[in-house]
Amino acid sequence: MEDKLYDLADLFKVFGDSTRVRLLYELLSGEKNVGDLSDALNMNQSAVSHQLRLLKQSDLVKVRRDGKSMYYALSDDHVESIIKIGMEHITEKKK
Amino acid sequence: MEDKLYDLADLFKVFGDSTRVRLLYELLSGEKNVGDLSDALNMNQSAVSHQLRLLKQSDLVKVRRDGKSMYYALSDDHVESIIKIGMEHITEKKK
DNA sequence: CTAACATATGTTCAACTGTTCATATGTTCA
DNA sequence: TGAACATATGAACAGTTGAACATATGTTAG
Repeated sequence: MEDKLYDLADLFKVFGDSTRVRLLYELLSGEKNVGDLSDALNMNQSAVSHQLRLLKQSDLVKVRRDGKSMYYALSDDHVESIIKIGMEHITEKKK
Repeated sequence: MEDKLYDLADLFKVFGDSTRVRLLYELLSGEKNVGDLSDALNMNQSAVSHQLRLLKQSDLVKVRRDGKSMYYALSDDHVESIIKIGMEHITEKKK
């Protein structure tokens, strides 16, 4: 169990960065390629690509190639659940 | 919405550290004072106290004083939900 | 084959973070 | 009141991290 708690912290570390959270949020509305995501976040391609790699390593997103482009998508619905509960916490906090 | 995503990242940042996750996990079984928590994690009192403060600032825990001791407890059940879903993700990942 | 495009990777550096040590604050009891 | 205890706070230092820049890899069209 102790071990799992370390893995858990590592997972949340991935959610604990605004760039990555914004990427995940963008992907909630469906798969997008790197260029689309760079534009959406108004960040350079390299920064986005680096962060997507971390999301991939944590199995939060999956990728497929289509021609020259790489399309990223959420890999399962845990992402949506986690974001949703997090949002609830933030909202209730403000009351 | 954009704003909320930054707050969300800040929330997950708090979960993204093994010391804090272990503290939250300890508190799942009920309120505990700082000494108990220091012993449980085998960390010095100061380190634990510093981390508890961050948990408090994010409204993840609440405190009450009883004599010389401060008893910490989870402030709501979002913590349990978030940990649970995170665990699911980790577990499924290993398949 | 090669030019143009899309994305990934390696490196560097400033900014941030967690722990430790020292000390301060607050509480109880004699 | 003051000693002993429990916890909080401040400062400093090492380790980590995200962004930027340069460059490499992979793909398509001509």
